[in-house]
Formats: sequence, C-alpha cells, structure tokens
Amino acid sequence: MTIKDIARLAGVGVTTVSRALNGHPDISDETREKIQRIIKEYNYTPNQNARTLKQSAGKSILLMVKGIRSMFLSAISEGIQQNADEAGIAVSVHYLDEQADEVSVAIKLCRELKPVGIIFLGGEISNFERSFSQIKIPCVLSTASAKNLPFENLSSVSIDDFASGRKAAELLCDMGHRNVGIIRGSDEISNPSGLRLAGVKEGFRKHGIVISESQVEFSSYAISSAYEATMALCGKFPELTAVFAMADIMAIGVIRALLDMGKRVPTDVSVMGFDGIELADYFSPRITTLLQPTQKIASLSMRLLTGMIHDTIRANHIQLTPTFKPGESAAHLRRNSMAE
Amino acid sequence: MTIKDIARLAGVGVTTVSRALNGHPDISDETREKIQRIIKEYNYTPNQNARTLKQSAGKSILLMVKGIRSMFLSAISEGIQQNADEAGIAVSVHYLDEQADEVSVAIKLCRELKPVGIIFLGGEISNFERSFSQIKIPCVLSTASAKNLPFENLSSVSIDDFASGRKAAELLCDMGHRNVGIIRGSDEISNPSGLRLAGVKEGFRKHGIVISESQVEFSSYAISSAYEATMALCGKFPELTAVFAMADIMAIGVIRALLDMGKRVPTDVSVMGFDGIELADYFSPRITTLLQPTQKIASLSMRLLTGMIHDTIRANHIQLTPTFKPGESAAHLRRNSMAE
DNA sequence: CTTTTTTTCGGAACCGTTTTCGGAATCCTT
DNA sequence: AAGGATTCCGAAAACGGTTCCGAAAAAAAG
Repeated sequence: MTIKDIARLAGVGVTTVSRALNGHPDISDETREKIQRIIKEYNYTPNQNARTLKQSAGKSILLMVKGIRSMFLSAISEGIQQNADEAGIAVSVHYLDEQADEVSVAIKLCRELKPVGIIFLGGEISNFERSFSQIKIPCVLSTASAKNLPFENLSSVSIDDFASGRKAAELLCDMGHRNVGIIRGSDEISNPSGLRLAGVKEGFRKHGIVISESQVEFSSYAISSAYEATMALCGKFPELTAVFAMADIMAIGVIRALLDMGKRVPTDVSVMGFDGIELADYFSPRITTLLQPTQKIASLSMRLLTGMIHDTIRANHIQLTPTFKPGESAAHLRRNSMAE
Repeated sequence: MTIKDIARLAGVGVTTVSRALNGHPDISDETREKIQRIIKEYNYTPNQNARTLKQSAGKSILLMVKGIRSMFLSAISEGIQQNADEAGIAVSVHYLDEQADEVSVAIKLCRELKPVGIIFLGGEISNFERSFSQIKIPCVLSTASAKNLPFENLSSVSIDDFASGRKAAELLCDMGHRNVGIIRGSDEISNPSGLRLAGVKEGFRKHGIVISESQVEFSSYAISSAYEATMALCGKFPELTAVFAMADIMAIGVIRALLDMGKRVPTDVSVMGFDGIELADYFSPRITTLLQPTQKIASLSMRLLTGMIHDTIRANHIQLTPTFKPGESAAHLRRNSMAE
C-alpha cells in the first residue's frame, strides 16, 4: 500500500495525494475529502523512511534520555513529551544506558531523522566537550549546566548544583551533624554530582569542617551500587552520623545498608536524598530530600528549544533552585548516637 | 556526505562502496580496504532511511515495551537486549505508555523498519485480538500468555498466572489469613491480573472461602494509584488481615497506605507482592513476593523468536513458575490482630 | 467574447541507498 | 592458444515519498 495505490484508487495523481496528506492549500476540498476517505478506508500511513529521505529537514525534535531506569529522568521526560504534545510537536525519544555516548548517538540520529532540535536528559558534560561541535541544530541540555561550554546552539536548564550541595550541607549542619558521608554519582568534576560535592565542601567549610576523601564514595544509579558504596563508606568512615546521597534512588540503597548494619534511620544515622522522586514519599522512612522542579525543567527546556529554533532567543543557561522536602530519614543529631 | 561522495573519493562506483559497507564477497580485498579507510577518515555512516526504504526486508527485531516506568519490564527488556547483542541481532526498542495500543503501533513500525520479528513486553490481550492478524512476521508475547489466541506466528512466554494466583492464595491461607484484600491491575479477564484473580479465588475456595467483589480493588502500575486503591479497599473491607498486590510497585503503595492508617506491617496486616523487582529487597519491610524468572523469560523469548524466524520451531506457549521469595511484609496471622 | 488571473492538478526529478544485470578483465582448462 | 569459468566492478533501476514546474480548467477582468 503506497501513495501510488491511493492515487490510483482515488483517480488522481500522486502529487495530489501527497498534498492531501500534508495539508497543502492548492487542492479542492472535494478531492481532499475523497482522498482522505480512501486513506481512512485502507488505513494507509505514509512511509516515514521515504518521507524523511526526501525532505531535507524534518520537523520533529529528538529527546535523548540517558539512564532508562531513572525515575527522576522519566518524570522530566514525561513532562517534555506532554509539553510537546500540546505544542503539536512530534518528539522521537531515545533511551541510552549510562555508558553510551549520547552525543555520538545524536549525531548519527541527526542524519537519519533530520530533527529541528534536540533535548538531552541526563547528559555527560565530557561527551559534549568532545564532539558537540558537530551538531549544528539548537539543543538543550537538561539536568546539567552547560554554561561553561562555548556553543552558540546549546542552552541548558538545570538546578544550581553547587548551591544545592551547599544547601544540603547547611541543612545537615543545622541538624547538628559534623561527620557526614557522601554517596556521589559520576566522577566528572563538572557534572552535577561533582559540582554538588564542591558545594557540600564549601558549605561545611563555612562551619570550619573539612570534608576528606575518605568521606566520599562513588555509586551508579542502581540501588545495589549505593548499598555497596555505603558498606564501603562505613568501613572507611565509621563515625558518620549522616549520609548525603546524591539521588533518592541511592538513598534507598543507603538506608537498607545502614539498617542491615544495625543502625537505625534516622535515630542513629540521618539520610538525605536528592531529586524528590515519587517513591521517596512512599518509602519508610519517608526520604528527606531536595526536590527538583521537574515540571519546570521540562517546560523551560521546551520553551528554550522552540525559542532557539524560531530564532527568537539565543542560547542561555537557566539555573533553578531545589526546595527542601522534609521527610523522616533525617533528624537532629542526638548526643547518645555520638556515644556509640 | 553520501555514498556517492565516498565513491568519488575512492575512485570507484557506488555499487562497490555499497558492497564494501555490507560485506559482500565480490570485491577485492584491496579496494575494500581502501574504501573502508576513506569511510573511517570522513567518518561516514550510511543513511538508514534510504537503506530500509530500499531493502525489502530489514534484519532487526522490534521490542515493544508497554509501561516505561515498570522496573519489572525493564529488567526483562535489559535481558532481551543482552541476549540479542550476544546473538549479533540489532533490536530497536520502543516504549509505550499504558494507554497505547501496542499492536497498532507495531503495525505502523513494521512498514518503516521492516523487522524480522517482534517481542511484545507487557501487552494487552484485547489489542492482540483486535488487530494482530495484520502482522505477518514471527512475534513473541512476553509476560502474558497468548495460548488462547489462534495465530500461527505468535508465541508467548509467561508465568502460569492462574497457578500463581492460587499459590499466593495458598501461601496466605497457610499463614492463617482468611480475610485478604486484593489489589489487581488491568480489568481484562484474560490478562495476567485477571487470571491471577481467578487463581486466588480457586485457591481460597479449596479452603471453603469465597472472595467477594468488595475485597478486590483496581490499580494502575503507579504507586499513588495503589495507595488510593488500598484506602478504598480498607473502607469497603475493614476486616482484612492481608493484602495481595499483583505487582511489587503496587505493594509499596499498599504498605504506605496501611502505615498511614496506623496499621503495622506485617504485625497487623500482611502484604504480599508480585514480580520480585530489585526494589522489593531494599524496601523496609522487605517485600514478601513471588519472584518472576525475568532472565529466563528474556532468554526464552529470544530463543522462541529466532526459532520461529528460522522456521525451525512453530508457535508455542511456554508457562513458567514463579518462586516464593520470603520477605518481611507477610507473617502468620496473630490472634490479637483479629481482635482489633 | 477574449484575455488575464487564479485555482487545481499531474509529470517527472530527486532524496541515498541496495540490487539486478551485464561487461571487462583475469584465471583455468585442454 | 582458444574457450570457458571466475572475479571484480559499474550503470541503472528501483524503494516511497515530496516538490518544482508547467499546464489545464475555471473564474475574473476587460
């Protein structure tokens, strides 16, 4: 079933069918309706391969999501798709695992899909440094700041990771914690978790406390990884009274590990998460966390991208602020827990 | 950068370049190497649109995953992709939300991608009844049995949902529970949750207990939905001493709701989950559940599909058995909890 | 009733590949 | 050395759409 078949069935030329398909104006209402009726009847759909092959520029946007399992990213992803739907923009979503190079994949996809713009969710800064220059269409990096990357077609919307780290430190400090362990993500210095760590250090330094390397442990975004990291952390730094996990999903592994070691949360050890995923609210204890404004990130990303596409705005970098969401996993330091 | 450019650069015809790209035999090693060198140098990649447009049959398989957020399905999805990688088969993954009609989408995708086979993850039986007949290539439905569907190109691998429901009932019965509430998924009678419910009823009937409609509540695969459902269930059926949630993700909402109502888990109310996702093991209390063999489902699905593609086996329907995974959320009924 | 303009439509080229077919060169045979 | 088989390669035809361009028909203008 091709466009030729439809044309034959309708007794018109292929051009006319194509026009009916794409809503071109120079066609009479009568023939348009006849063609649409036949298309419905045989439920024909045009071949996208042929379409984008011919068209020099497509009209969809690409959404590259790195980390399929992440509940945090899928919340943003859903928001973006919703925004796109409302704006009548087609989006083609691609999920990558944590090891993939999202920029290289995007470059390949550009040749095939000819998108008008790209949104990267959960991207790695170093991949952008390496090969982003090959991408010429407007892009938005969400959940990580690209303000240090000098590309004119790359905007970003993220939280202020440094300030967020500092905020977490201050909150824990205010609760009386002096010995906090940190479970961080990827080891890049300019990535969110690197910036947050710098913020945490800064926050504690204000109170005369310096964070040593023995208080920091790496983890992937898998619960089991955070579990292992916590075990290691407690070995290196047994005097900790609080743990700051840089993602709620990690906080879950942290809490389980602490429980398994016979520590009560938050009585013995406080745990602070990050992101504010739905699950955090249903876990017991409810996870105390810093809530990222996912809906705002989603809508701003779309707005930024469409603005750049229509050339009404130039690349810029928006930084949002997370809000503290009290839960049950962090509490004021108790004297007796120090004694243990 | 097209194949023509490469041909010109290499001083050969486009046919030769195409042959070098696809590893055809009738080309000298010398020219093949020269062409590959140039391809590397200009890092050219062939346009997939043009490729699949021309090719009558592609060689990839389609993986349709319904329910992007589901941790259970992503575990299977990962297993399938791993199996495919090892077999050197390209798979193109597509995620759909719960409302989408996966069969219609697959039909559309077939025209464009020309896959050699399809694996459906988390499909809805009614969608298959409606329009599967339009699909002519080998397919496997995973996580739901298609043994009542008369298609010669459709296999399925799933657990025996009826027996699983019965097993859950027997386990709860053995723990002394007589009044159990049930949180089920989609309302289709021939879908997993419908079959499991029938199994539960059968299991209790053996003990002279009949499950009424007031003990059953629907929920989507969102935690919040299970939370609401549990609240409603407790209103309708306050005497319950145990809840069977047909997915671990629902069990989390159930437990939270029970806790919020001041009930202790499992002291006052036992909760049994289903699936055995990683999270269940990290939750507190650890969720008592029936573990689905995700890796086995993944490998069998691939084996079935490739067998059908190579015409070495015909469509059949495999049913696996889940294994009981003791946790901390279900316990023997206590006398005093009846008194409350 | 002509001429001009507008509307509506079809032919054919083209997008970047793969593939069929046949041609030219090289290699065996005998 | 002549014939056939084999190896290697290129021209051209698809694949299924979109779009440029020109033409026919209808409407408007003169």
